[in-house]
Amino acid sequence: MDLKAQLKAAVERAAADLGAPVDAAIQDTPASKPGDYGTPAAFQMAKALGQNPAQVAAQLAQTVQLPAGIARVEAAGPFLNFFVDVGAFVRGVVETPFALPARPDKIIVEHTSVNPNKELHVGHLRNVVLGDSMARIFRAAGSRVEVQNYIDDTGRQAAEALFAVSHYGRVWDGVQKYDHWLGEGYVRLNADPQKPALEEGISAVMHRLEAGELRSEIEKVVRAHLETCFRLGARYDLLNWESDVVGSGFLSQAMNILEGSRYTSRPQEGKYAGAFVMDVSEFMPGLEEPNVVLVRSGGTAMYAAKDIGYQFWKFGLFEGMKFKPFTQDPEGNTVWTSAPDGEPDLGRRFGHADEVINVIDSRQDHPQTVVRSALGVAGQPEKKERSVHLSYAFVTLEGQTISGRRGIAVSADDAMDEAERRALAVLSQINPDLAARGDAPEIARRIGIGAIRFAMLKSEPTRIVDFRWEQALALQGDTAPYVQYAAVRAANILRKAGEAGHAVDGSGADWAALPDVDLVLAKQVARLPEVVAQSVRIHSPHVVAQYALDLATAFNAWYNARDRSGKPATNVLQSPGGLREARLALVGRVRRAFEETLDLIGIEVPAAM
RNA sequence: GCACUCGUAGCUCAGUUGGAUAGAGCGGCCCCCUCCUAAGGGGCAGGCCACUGGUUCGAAUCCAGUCGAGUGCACCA
Repeated sequence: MDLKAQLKAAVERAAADLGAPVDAAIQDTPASKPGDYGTPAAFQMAKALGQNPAQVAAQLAQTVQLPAGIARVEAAGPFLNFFVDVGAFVRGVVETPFALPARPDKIIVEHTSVNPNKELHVGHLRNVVLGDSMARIFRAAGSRVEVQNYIDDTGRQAAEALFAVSHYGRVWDGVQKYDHWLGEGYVRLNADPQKPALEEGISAVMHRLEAGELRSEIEKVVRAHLETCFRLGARYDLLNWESDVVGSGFLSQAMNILEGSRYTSRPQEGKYAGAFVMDVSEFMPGLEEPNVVLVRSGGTAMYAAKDIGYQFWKFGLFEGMKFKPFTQDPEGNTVWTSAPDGEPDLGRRFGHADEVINVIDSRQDHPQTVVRSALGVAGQPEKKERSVHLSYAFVTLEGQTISGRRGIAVSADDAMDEAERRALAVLSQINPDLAARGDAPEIARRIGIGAIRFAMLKSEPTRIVDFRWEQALALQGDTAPYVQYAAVRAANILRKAGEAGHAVDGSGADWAALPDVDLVLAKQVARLPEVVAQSVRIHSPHVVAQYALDLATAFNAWYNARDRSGKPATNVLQSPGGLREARLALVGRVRRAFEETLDLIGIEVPAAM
């Protein structure tokens, strides 16, 4: 396929022949304009040629060689518009599966990385959904993808949560979800006026965590977190534990690398006397204070140094962690974990990325830039360029700032429960027969989870998301259920056609009988590969979500199209033979496009709605 | 103070590497189920694309400045 690339080449060849080579942009013509694809290339050429753009466009129209599938070309003032051959185009769309060529690079996507002290809340949902979708999109774009989840098992939050268990003598009943139970103690501790007096005890727990003595306790939380994330549709290849990152000596290896750089130093005097500092001014211009302390004068490392070591490892600058299987995801794939008693990674299975995407809250912009700059300091400019911080704004809850510490949050589990409940309620209200079916809960699950995922990624990551029940769980408008409904409609047409004995694979199709209404729909399907390419380029899944809406809108508009007398214009089953088969093949392709698109953002199509 | 992000319809947001008359959803008003699912479709109302200047044949988009909002700026983690 790739008609646009062919058009671009054709226009550029014609332009060069006229003596004015250009980089021609091929765009979809506005709906109200003639033609299917157009180019404003004549504007650029007009200047070089000293003629007016309309003249140039007219000349181009005369000379350009039309690629196969383009029926004719026409100059519309200064624009050059191409008209596709409807039958050939639709047939091409129908017969072209969505597949992008494999790329040789390996991408690491790190997401989730939730402190193991408490259950996930709706704010974490955004991180998981963004990261999981990004991984799916890069995979579809042909890259090898490894999803990592960082477990901060030596942090203060985890220590406080575990301390609260013993301090309050709490006992887990084995019924309540473990992360929720643990979180209750954490919140209680932070509301406790006695807390300042308990520092010693908390600190003792922190030391035990660092020694790895409480790992099995943390594992229980991690498993509970994974349960939540699996339910959302997220999948992981590897869990990296902070204690293992530290225990593998990444810190000193990274510092050794940085030691040799002309950007690092150990000042003898001044405010940094005795510390190991890095000057990042060349990589982060405009800073008031260009120096970043990596190792304190006392010899202990700053947190940033740990992050830098970990990032260096992801890019394969050194090795040393050991790994073993941790659990299985719902599809039965093994999720690995770093572990002191694991096996060395002789096959270089993990790490060694060409690009690293860290999905982290935009409040970490500054430290993330420091980590990225460290790659520049280490003399790795190309790795620095491919060190990506997928930065997203935080989530508020009905306009309120979320605080896990103070217990101001809605848990991810509760949000998913409620979403499924609402979906089922709507189902029983508008389609009682369906709600009585055995698979109704599964249908409600797909709708509810889909609605939440979609709400979390339909707009740009830089936007603050205000989680409101009515909006996040809405089932109409710009939502996943709107797209799912269109996909189900397409499936229904195919099912009925099958029952009536019509071919749905394009055999017997009279492609030339297709009118322009059908072309509009096929053109929308043809956009998917470029949408994926754009999503990869800008590192954001929101364009895929927006495309899903566009596709559903196009399909619904086509489905409801009327002729001048107000009669349905595209009823497939009542179309004359030949046209009917062509339309069925198109509907089949659209149906697949829905599944392909929604799969990129981790949303499943229900069997019925 | 410095840095980063953002400012598009009443509200929430899209808007491809600058290109043709700036688009959706929600909310408001009005229509459409003797037609493959109305969780749908059509129509109306609603815009100095924050402001000013610049670059360009052409700016919501690029540059500079101003105003406004958010976030971050420890030898903390």
